Amino acid sequence: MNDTKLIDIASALGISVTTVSKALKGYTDISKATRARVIEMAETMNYIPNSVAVNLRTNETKTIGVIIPATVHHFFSSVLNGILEEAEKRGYLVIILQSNEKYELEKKQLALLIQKRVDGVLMSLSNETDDFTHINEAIRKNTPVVLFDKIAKRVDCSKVVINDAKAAYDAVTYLINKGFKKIAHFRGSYVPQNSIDRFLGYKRALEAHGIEYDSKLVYVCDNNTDFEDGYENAQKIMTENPDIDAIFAITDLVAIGIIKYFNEAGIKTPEQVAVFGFSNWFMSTVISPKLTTIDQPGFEMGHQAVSLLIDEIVDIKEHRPVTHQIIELPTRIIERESTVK
Amino acid sequence: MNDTKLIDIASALGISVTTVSKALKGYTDISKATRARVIEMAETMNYIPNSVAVNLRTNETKTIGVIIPATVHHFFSSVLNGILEEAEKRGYLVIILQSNEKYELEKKQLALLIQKRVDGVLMSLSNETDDFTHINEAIRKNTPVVLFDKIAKRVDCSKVVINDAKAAYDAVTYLINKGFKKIAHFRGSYVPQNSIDRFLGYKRALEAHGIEYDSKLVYVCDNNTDFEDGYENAQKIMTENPDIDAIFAITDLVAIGIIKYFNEAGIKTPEQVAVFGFSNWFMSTVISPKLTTIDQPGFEMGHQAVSLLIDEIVDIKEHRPVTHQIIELPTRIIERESTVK
DNA sequence: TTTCAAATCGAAAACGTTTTCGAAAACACC
DNA sequence: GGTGTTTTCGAAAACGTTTTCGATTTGAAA
Repeated sequence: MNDTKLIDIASALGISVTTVSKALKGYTDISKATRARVIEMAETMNYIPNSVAVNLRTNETKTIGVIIPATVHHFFSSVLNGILEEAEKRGYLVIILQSNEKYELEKKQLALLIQKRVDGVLMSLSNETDDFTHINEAIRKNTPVVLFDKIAKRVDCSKVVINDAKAAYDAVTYLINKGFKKIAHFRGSYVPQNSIDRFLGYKRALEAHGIEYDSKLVYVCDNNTDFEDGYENAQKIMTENPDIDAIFAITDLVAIGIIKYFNEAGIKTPEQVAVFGFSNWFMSTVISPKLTTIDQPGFEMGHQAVSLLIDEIVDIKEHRPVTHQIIELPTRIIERESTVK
Repeated sequence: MNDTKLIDIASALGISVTTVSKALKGYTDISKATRARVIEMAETMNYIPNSVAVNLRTNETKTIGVIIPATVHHFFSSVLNGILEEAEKRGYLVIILQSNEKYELEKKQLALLIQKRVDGVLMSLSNETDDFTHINEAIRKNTPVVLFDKIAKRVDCSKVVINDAKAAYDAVTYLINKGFKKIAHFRGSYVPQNSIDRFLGYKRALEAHGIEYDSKLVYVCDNNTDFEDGYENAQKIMTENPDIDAIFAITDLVAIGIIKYFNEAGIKTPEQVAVFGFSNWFMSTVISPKLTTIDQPGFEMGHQAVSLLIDEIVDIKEHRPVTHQIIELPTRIIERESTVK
């Protein structure tokens, strides 16, 4: 019922709590004999150290905080998976918070994590976030932060990302090489770097291959909870620009919406209009035709982010200089049915 | 840089830390004047209480632990979502651990959470778990546990579940009423209660409507990370029992596998064989034909579980008697294309 | 002015560890 | 038996709060 404490072991053995503590922690100024007695007694009394007391004394919690915009997205689930696995391997627990893409919430949650004295925090920014003082503040207060996926270039910290611009460039180049001429882009909202970079990649690929960029072929899909946005914009583009032959969508979700509309409207994919997604969500193999997309290594991203963060935590603890790294994970094109005639 | 502490405010104001603490916590034996001074000074010095010290003193961490078998499943993501939202609303943080369906891991993780002194834990059991002493042990040590979704009937604690047997019964009854005669079942593995209950619901529905139960029409799908299982068993059943006209699958994932095979093999759904899923995952609206399924309220489940747990936590704290509740959330049939001719 | 109650404050213990530093004990050597 | 070294241990402070309980001050009533 009541937890046994150091003092219980000490009085059971007729020695001091100091000796017990040292014996359990392997200090060398305790004789082998008493160390053995302590360890055995701890065993039989089922001693479990009180982490809260340890935290207070050592000033570390062996806990990291994670703030993500949403958990019910396949990509973030994968990242979370990687985070949990790597954190556990390195002996850290993880507290999850969800910003729901709201800047104010993200800010409050970061403050909460710092107050809880987590040893570091991992974040992927909300779509609304365009002020980064809360993050800089955290770093200034010696709580290391590493950003992943949705990052801010202007924040000075470690990051793990993919090269969105390059991935998008590759995707569009792929479409061009496949012979598609009039390629539209369904982009995301204007704030997040992801959305901007993918758009820029799209634009540069066109220009690099002598295709004139046409802003009328760019549609904005800023709702990322369902595929309605893709569906509706697909409908719209086919009345406004019926002669397109391919769409590069910012995300698989949008692409799915497009394909669903095409299927219902009798528009053949990829014969009349090809569709290219982004992220390689699970459902991209479920839809028919299966979706060509960019593989975004979420699990690996979670792994690396935790690794970077914990390295930084111990660097700080040992008073070594911290160096910020930016890890760029490779992406690759997954070719499926939606782009091959 | 360095956090301000109670003693900093105290010495800045020339009073004791006792007074500062009391003023900030609204004790009535502090005059309005000094209270105001303290609050203002705390404000300007940017005071944030050290939660670890508070935790040690008050013996509570305002943190709950969650152990789930997997995060990358749509259902658990929804539950997680509900958990995070409700926990935040009630001022608790949540630590997530993932058992990967392994009993040993689940056991170790529960011990870890208790060591970290979480105020309570929420769990959904791994498929392997058939010994519950670790959970009973936790409860005995005064760490409240509430089980959700994958529960153990023999553990005496609060639970939030759906009625799997009834939901399955309803699903199969629906199929029978639609005129399907030879209904197969793709069940899960033999240990988890879910799997057993859904199978029982299937069996009872057949018997209640005068259809003889045939064990040869029951196939086991015990891999729940992809849809290969459903795909392969669909292939198998069509050679072994080509005259079936419907399949009730234990989960949408399995159902998707079935439909994928049928689509590839040119077997018409629902004309030749209808398919009924379970859980209402996002992708069940993505597949073609859209999947008829059982809606399983994950978000709501997370909400209720947290609510139950926190109620129990405060009951224990205030030395009130704890009462264990079992909340059964309603399910409903979502009729889509895969069962309507 | 005296007396008593109410209002206001602070000293100190407590939560359970870790770690420094000094003291005692054991041992070695002459 | 004295001296010096090594082993082994423990007292006490510290981490930053909360809370009990007693002390002092103030004000009111007499």
